[in-house]
Amino acid sequence: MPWEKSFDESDVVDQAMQVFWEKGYAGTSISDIIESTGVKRGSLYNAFEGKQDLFLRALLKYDDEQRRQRLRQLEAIDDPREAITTFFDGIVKDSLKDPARRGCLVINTSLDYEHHDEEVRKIVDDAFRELTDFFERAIRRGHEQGTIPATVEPRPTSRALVALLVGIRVLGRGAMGRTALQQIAAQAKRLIS
Amino acid sequence: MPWEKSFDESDVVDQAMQVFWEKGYAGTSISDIIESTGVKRGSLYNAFEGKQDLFLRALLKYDDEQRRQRLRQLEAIDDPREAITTFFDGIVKDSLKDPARRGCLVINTSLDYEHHDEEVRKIVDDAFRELTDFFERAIRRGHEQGTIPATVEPRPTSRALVALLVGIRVLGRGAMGRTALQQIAAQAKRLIS
DNA sequence: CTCGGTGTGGACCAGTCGGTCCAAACAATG
DNA sequence: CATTGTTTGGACCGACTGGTCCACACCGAG
Repeated sequence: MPWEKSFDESDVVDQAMQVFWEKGYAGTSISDIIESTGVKRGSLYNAFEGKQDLFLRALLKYDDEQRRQRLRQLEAIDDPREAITTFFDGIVKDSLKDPARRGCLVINTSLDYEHHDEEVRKIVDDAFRELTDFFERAIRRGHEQGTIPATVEPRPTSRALVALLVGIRVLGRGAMGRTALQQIAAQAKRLIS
Repeated sequence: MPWEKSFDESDVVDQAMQVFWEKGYAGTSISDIIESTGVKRGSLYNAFEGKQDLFLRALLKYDDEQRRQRLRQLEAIDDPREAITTFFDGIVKDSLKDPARRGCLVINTSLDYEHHDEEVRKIVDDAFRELTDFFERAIRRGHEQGTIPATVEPRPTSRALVALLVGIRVLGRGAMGRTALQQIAAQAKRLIS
C-alpha cells in the first residue's frame, strides 16, 4: 500500500555532508541542501526531522568514513612508528588534496559548539578521545618493541600528537601551504623519538 | 556646531569584540551588539559602517591586545627557551581561565574565512606568520647561545610550535581539560630539546 | 479498478537578519 | 535667540531563515 521514495536517504545525507563541510552549520541553509540534492522541501522534512538531524547524520557519516576507517587501516600496521607517521602523512595529503580547503568536519564542529546539542558534542569528544587512545596504544606498543624510547610518555605525547593534528587541519585551511604542513608532520615524528 | 556622541566608540568595539569572541561572526547579530552595548541601531550605523567593519575593528583590537602584547613582553626575555615555555604556559593559563571557553578569536576566525574579506584574512595570516617568526628567532638565538641543540631546525620547529598552539586553543574550547593542556604545553618543550 | 496511505511539490508562515531612513533632540556657533 | 549640522531612537525594509501545511500524484493491496 505504501509508495517508495524517489531518492536515496543516504545520498541526501552524503550531499548534506559535503555542504555542511564546506559552509559550516550556521552557514548552510536548508535551501542550500535542497538546491544541491534536488530533493524538495516537503520530501526533505518528510524523511528527516530537520536541520539538526540532518547535520547529526552527516557528521556521523563523515566520522565513520574518514576517521574510523583511517584508524581501522592503521591499526593493521605492525610497526607503531610507521602507523603514526603514515597517519600524519595521510592527513597532510588529504588537506592538500582538497581544493576547497575544508579541513576536517569534526574539528570544525568542535569550534562551533553553541549550535549543537549533547549528541553532537559526544561524537566530537569521542573522536578526540579515540584518536588519543590510538596514539597511546601505538606508543605503548613501540615501548614493548623497543622502537620508541621509554622517555616518550604515552599519554602526554599522544595528546600532543592530537594537538598537532588539529593544528595541521586548521592551518591547512588556508594559513599554511604544502611545505609547512609537511614540516609539521615531520615534527610529529620527533615527538616519538 | 556639532554635537558629541553619548558613547565611546572604543567601548563599543570592545563590547562587540566580547560578543564576537563568544558567539562567532555568523552567530552574532547586530541586535546582540545593540543589546550588549546599549547603543541604539541608528547610532551604531552612524558610527560604524556595518557588521563587517565592526568585526574588523574588534579583531584588530583583540590581536593587538592579546597576541602583539604577549609577544612584545616575551621578546624581552633573554633566554629563548624560557620565552617559548613561558609563551605556552601563558596560553594554557588563558585557556583555562576563561569560563566561556572561547579560545582565541584569531584562530576561531581562521576557520571562518567564507564570511570575511581580504582585510580580515590578512590580519589572521599575519598573526600566524609573526608567531612563526617569533619562534624561529627564539630558536636561532638558542642556537647561538648553545641552549637549544643544533638538531632543532628553526623553520619546521617553529611551524610545529604554531600548530601546537592552535591545537591547544582549539582543544581547550571543550575537548580537553587542564591536565591535558598542560601536558601538551610540556611536549612543546620537547620539540626544542 | 477502486481504495488507502504514503511521498511530493511548493505555497506559505512567523521570526530574524543586516541595513536604511527620518523626524525629533540636541549643543555649539553667530 | 535662531541657525546649523550631528546624533539619536526606533519604525521600517526586503531578503532570507527553518519549518509547516496540504492538495495532489502515485503505487500496491484488495
